[in-house]
Amino acid sequence: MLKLTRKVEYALISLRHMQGKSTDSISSTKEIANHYNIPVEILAKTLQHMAKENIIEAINGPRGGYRIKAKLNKINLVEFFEKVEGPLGLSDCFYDANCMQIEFCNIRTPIQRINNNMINMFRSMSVQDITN
Amino acid sequence: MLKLTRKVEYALISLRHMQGKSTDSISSTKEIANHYNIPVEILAKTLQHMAKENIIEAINGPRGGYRIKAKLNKINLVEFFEKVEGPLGLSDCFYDANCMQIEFCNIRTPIQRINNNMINMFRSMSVQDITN
DNA sequence: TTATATCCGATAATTTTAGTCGGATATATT
DNA sequence: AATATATCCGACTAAAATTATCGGATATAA
Repeated sequence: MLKLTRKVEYALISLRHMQGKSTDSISSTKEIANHYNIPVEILAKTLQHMAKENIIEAINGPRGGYRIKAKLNKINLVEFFEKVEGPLGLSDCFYDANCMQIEFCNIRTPIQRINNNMINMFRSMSVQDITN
Repeated sequence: MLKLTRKVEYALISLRHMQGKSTDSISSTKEIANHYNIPVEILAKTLQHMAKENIIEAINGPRGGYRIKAKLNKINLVEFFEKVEGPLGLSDCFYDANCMQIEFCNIRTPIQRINNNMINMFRSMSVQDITN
């Protein structure tokens, strides 16, 4: 409950790794996977996904890899989590109403308050707050 | 990602339900399950669990059921979540170090900061903030 | 005595998350 | 041009977590 997924963790690890190097230097999937003991194939997916979201940039071919493209201090953690994992919320009913309880639910409003607190907390932090 | 479990939701729904009645009145599993469209058996488990944690009190036999035992304004949400679901944390590594990455992990400290923010946020709210 | 309720361990089903495989495309180097 | 190394990407499988079910026990009010 209330956990980050590995995908998000791998994404953050990769960004921090890239940020530790000079701006134009390139990191390959294999390099990152080996360094942090992450399965290559799944890391590849994650990096491709971030590339599609314009967080990083892919360079094809041998000696290729990825480098940071976006301003990480301009991406807050809600944006980041949603780009990597999809919609965020303590309960599904805040973005997808398919719930058997919803008609009688007596806690939706109070939980939504907490949800807002959580969202605001994550929104107040940027990706760079983690990768720096 | 970052969701409450149904168990926690069922627990909160039940508490709010009980709190809406006079202090000594008893709510049976079946009554709550029917009212909120929750599977009886799993709700039974959840209520039994809360009884064991002394949040509610079980009354056996026919016309039995449960009623609130603890002071809900004295239980903060971290305590409550941990009583119902076990240890809380954005990543397992904050309470169970069995992680392939831990030796090389470059984001553990920053994520722990966020984790603390989240924990503090939940600690600042009581169960009663939801059930009232 | 009976009916109705909690109690509780074992197990099954479902959903989500994590990881694998196969083969395509792009490009630097030789 | 050939080759090696990298990304790209859909389909698939596996594992783990969550959710739900089953069977039968115990407690007690009526």
